Order: sequence, then C-alpha cells, then structure tokens
Amino acid sequence: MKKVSIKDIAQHLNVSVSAVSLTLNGKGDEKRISKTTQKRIVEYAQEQNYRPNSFAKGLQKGKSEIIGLVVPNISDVFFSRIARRIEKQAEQAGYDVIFSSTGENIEKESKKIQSMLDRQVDGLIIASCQKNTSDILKLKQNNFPFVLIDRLYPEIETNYVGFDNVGGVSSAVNQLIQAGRKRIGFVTLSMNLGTIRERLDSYLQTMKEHALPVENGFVHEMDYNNDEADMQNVIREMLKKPCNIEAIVFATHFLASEGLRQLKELNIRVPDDVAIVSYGEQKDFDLFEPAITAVNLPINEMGDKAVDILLRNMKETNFSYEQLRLKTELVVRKSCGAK
Amino acid sequence: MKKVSIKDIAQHLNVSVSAVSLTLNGKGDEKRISKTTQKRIVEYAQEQNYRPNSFAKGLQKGKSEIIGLVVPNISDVFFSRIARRIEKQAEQAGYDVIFSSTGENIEKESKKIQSMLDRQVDGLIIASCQKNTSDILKLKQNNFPFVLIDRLYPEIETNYVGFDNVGGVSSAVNQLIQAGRKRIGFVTLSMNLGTIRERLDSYLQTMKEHALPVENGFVHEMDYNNDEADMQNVIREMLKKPCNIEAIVFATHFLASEGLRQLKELNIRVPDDVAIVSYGEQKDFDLFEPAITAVNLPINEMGDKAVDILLRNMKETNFSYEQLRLKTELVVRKSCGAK
DNA sequence: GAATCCTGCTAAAACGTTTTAGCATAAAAG
DNA sequence: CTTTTATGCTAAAACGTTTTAGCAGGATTC
Repeated sequence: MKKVSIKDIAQHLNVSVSAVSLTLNGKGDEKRISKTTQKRIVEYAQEQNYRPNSFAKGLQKGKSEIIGLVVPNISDVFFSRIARRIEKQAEQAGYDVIFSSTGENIEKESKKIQSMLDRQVDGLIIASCQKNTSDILKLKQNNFPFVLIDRLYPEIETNYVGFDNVGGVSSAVNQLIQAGRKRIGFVTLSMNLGTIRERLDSYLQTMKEHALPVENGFVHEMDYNNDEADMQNVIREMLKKPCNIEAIVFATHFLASEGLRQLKELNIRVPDDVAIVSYGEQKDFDLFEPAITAVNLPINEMGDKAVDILLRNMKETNFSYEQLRLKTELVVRKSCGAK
Repeated sequence: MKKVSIKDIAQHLNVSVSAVSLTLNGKGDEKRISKTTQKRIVEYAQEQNYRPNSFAKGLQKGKSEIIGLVVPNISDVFFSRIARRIEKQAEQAGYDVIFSSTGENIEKESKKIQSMLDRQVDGLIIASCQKNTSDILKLKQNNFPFVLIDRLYPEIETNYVGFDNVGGVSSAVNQLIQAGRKRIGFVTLSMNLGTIRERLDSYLQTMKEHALPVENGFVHEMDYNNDEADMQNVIREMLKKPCNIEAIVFATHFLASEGLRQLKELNIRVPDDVAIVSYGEQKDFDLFEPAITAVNLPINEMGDKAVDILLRNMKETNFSYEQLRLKTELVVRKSCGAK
C-alpha cells in the first residue's frame, strides 16, 4: 500500500516535520503553529490519506496501545465471550487486542506471554494454566500491568477477577440436596490449583455441612484433554455398586455436556436416575434433554472488570492490587430433579 | 520491564552494534563474524535475556509478522473456532494474530480494517459484513494480501474460502423431502448478499426441482440482532393457516437454536408437527431435545486453507486468486423426522 | 532605545533495529 | 616484495515518529 509519511507532507508544504507532527497530534495550538499552517497541514494530510506508522510511534513512545489476552483456548465459548467483551471495552479506551491460546500448556503460555511482551503490549489479561508461577512472578516483580482472570495464584498477590466459586458450587450442591439427593458426586478437571481446587473444596465443605457422605469414587478428576472413553468410565464407576451416585456436579460446562452425553449413551435417565448440575452455563443448556441446571457465571462482567482494573493499573503508578469475586447465580432447570 | 538493547550488548562486549545484530540473526557466519565473537555475543545476550524490540524491527523491515483477523463477532463459536485454527496455523509460520469484531457493521468493519493496516499487519483474513465493497476493492487495488472467508463478494475477484452453500442447503432440503415433508419453510438472515443469498437460492432451487410449493410466508428474513419476539412471530405465522409449514430449514446455527426454543415455547412438537434442519452445526446439537439435524461445515479446514492461501499470497508476488468451496456434510439426527 | 515578551516556527536527538558498503590487517599467491 | 584474497569486523544510513530546546524577528513595555 502506498504510504505517505510526515516527512512527505512536510516537504510538500515546505514546513518542518515537527510542525506536521505537532499539528496532527493536536498540539498545534499549544506549540504555537499558526491556524493557517495547521489548516494547510490537516487538509493535505487528509487529502493524502495520511496514516501514522504505528511502529515508529510505538518505538518512539514506548507504548503500543495493545492489550494482550492470553487464554487456554479462544474457541472455548467461555473465553471467546470474555474476549469479545474485553475487545469492546478496550476499544473504547483506544486499545487493540491481541490474543493467544495456550492449550493449558505451561511452556506455550510462557512463550505466548513473552511474545506479547516482545510486541510491547501495554498490559496483559491472563487466564493462566496456573502452573506458570515464574512468569506471573516476573511480571509482578517488573511492575508490569496485568490482570489474572478466572484462574488465581493464591500465593501471589495480583490483580484478579474471578467468580465466587465457593458460593457457586455450594448453591449447586445445596440445590441437589434440597431435591432429595444424598449421594452426590463431583466431576472436575485434574488441575491441582486455585479455582478448581476451590470448587472441589466447596463441594466437600457443603457435603460435610449436611453430614452427607463423600466416599471413594465420589470425586473424579478428568484430564483436560479428556476423551469420551474416560468420561464413560467415570460415569460407569460412579453409578455402580459401592458408589451408587444419585447426583453429579460438574465443575465446568463442557464436562457437564460430555457427562450428559455419556449418561445418555449408557441409558441412564436424567434426572430420575441421576440428577446433574453444571458449574458454568453454556449456550442453549435450556434446550438440552433434559434442560441442564447450571450456575451462571457473569462473564460479561468479568471482561468489563478486567479491562477496568487493567486500564487503571496502566495509568496509575503505584496501583495497589485489586481482587474481585463475582457473584454467581443458580439457574434451575430440569436436570437437577427439582420438583 | 528492564530492557536490554543491542546497543547495550555491543557496548558491554566492545563490539559494534552490527556485529551483534548480524550474529543474533544468524547471519554471523555469512557476514564473517568470528566464531569466538559470535559465541560471546550469543552467550551474553542470553544471559541478559535480550529480546528484540519488535517495533524497531518492524519499522526497519516494514513487516510486522502479524496477521489480522476481522470477523463479525469473535464470541460466535463459529468464528472463535476459526480464530483458534487460524492462530494455530499462523503460529507455525511465525505469525501472531490480532483480531477485531465488527458486529456486522460496515463503518466498524472499515475502521477495524484501517486500524489493522495502521498496525502494519502483513495480511488480513476477513469475514466481511458484505456491504464493504469499497475497502475490499481498495485492498485489492493496493495488492495487499488478504483472504475472504465465509462471506463472498461475487463481483470482486479475491482469495476466498467458503462453504458449498448450494450443496449444503440442498442436502438439508432433500433430507426433509425424503422424510416426507412437502411444505418446507426457510428462515434466514436479512443480509442480501453472497453467502446468505446462495443459501436462499439453493432452497428455492431445490424446492422447484421437486415441484414443491414456496408460498407467501414460507421464507423469512430475520434481523441480525433478532430478538426472541421476532422469531416467535415468524414461527407462529409459518405454522398457522395459509402456510401450514411441516418443516423448516434454518440458514445458520443460532437461528436454529432460537427457532427450536420458540417452537418449544409454543408447544409445537419437533419433529412430529414440524421438522427442522440447521445449516451449520453447533456444539452439543446431539444433546438437544430433539437432537438437531445439521449441515456440518468444515470449520477447521476453512481456517487452515485461509492461512495457507494467505501465506502463499504474502510470499509470492503476482499471486493469482484462489477460490475454494469446502464440501459440507449432513448429520442426520432426530429433528428432521427421518425414519 | 534597551529590555522583555510574544509568535511561529525549526533542528536535532532519540527510540532500537537492519543492512550495505567498506576498512584494516593478515595470509596467500605471483 | 608486490599484489590479491580472505578475515573480521565497523560506520552510518535508514525506517517514521515524538519531543525538547531554542532561534529569529516583530511588538510591547519601561
């Protein structure tokens, strides 16, 4: 594409490069460029369709006006919805967004974060795989503005926007208990940190409060790259003899749908034989057979708050950390066996 | 973050900036920097965790190693899946991806494309709102490498990767006909260009081939920001007297799920009263009640091909356009009333 | 009529790279 | 011994901005 530079404009109008730059950046008045000269510059720039080279600008200013978004998987609707929201808010503040998926892989996450820093992003929003203490720590030590979302490093003090996992899971378990279920299982992901841990703990805690059993085989941790066979085995085990599960809480939306799929495969009636609840909504859960009861997570709010905090962190030097837990809301549908 | 520049390294090692740059770019041998010097440079760079400033690099080389992705809405699973795939392929080729959602809005699309060009992206992948002839034309005229996906401008010769809409929709209609339905309706989006048009045409054509009626009220165009009320009215009208629809083909996945929702709301039995087919799959359509028959679109392939074509376009000067139509595949489930 | 102040600019450095042309010195060839 | 060739570098320009310091000349003040 043909490029017109400030220099070209300056030469053509017989003024200095500085005059053009100042004018085009709205500092013409302040720096006493006469109205007439300013007008000539603006008009010619427009006519020539001048566009600043963001590399030159970035190099000079040391700012990119880019926010980096690092997530496990942009094609997961949970993250793509957050991405959309972040994009929207960032746009309002004049920032572009660059994203990377890490596949829950620590090396990749590290590489992607590094690559974003190389691109001079002004700030980062990260849904980390939670094994990447070293990068998070490094960012923090360098006072680089970033916000963790969804996934927390409890041992590191950082900006964070997450959900009230404890309240969310307990509302799910309580719902099942109210519906008369006693032998309640929990299917989660095999990630032994933060968010996931909180959900499990909340399940255990709630069961304990109600003096309900949590026996061997009540809790299952799925591999992130869980295949269907895995889920089928898990479901089978939970249903047969020693366990005799009557209800299952799934720690995240895609586990719930995969779980339901396998339950159907095995001809188990939901909720009659087994009731289920999902921690996390998914588009059209209401159309499933049965409609799935889910803990609704305020995704938009997560995106909004993350950007909000990040922007403030970027502006204010000596910004102190902000940690947010967003309230969840149980959406009761047929799958939980409520009367 | 602390930054080490080439200059810093050069000073510390008492060599020239060029020596450092050449070495670090693997041109040391070629440019006859001695092995020992090279070793010193590499080691010190590593030790100091040197990272090139991509602005300076980009400014100098006139390349950004960024691919821009412009889509209507990154939170639409259709696009986020494509995005993931594009990201993956781009990464292999050493490119980062920057994305923008346009909300099917022409001004926004124009702005976003401009912003990406300002960022010096090396190439663009665009799912356009299809009203943006002027930008597409401008890109083409400037010989800027780009690939259109999903949405085509039939009047402009460009790179394009899309689906075989005609084959896809006709397979859907044919399925319904085979299942014995005669009065088949079509619910689509109110966008009067390209892809959407093709789908409608294919529906009309297929109906004609089978000498089936397409009466007033058989075809409905929904606003992109369709609200539920709209869909409910449409469904109502199609089902009552003059129309008496027995089956509906939805032109895209989210119309299908919203359609099903409203059918349920109205207590219509699917597929007994009305059979439905969706053009476009959605995660877990198999778990819906009833499971939704859908035309499966090879999304991953779309991402792969788009990047492939783009990269070749970026490399080869005088690249001639490539247009691809990916074959679709009908996935038969309960909603179409097949026996 | 000298000092001060304003007006309207400009020159030049800086940001961190890449890349080309070329300069010493040493070794090899004649 | 002179010329050629090879070795191991370096200097400097260029990429397109932003920004700071300051200069010339006219108007105003005392």
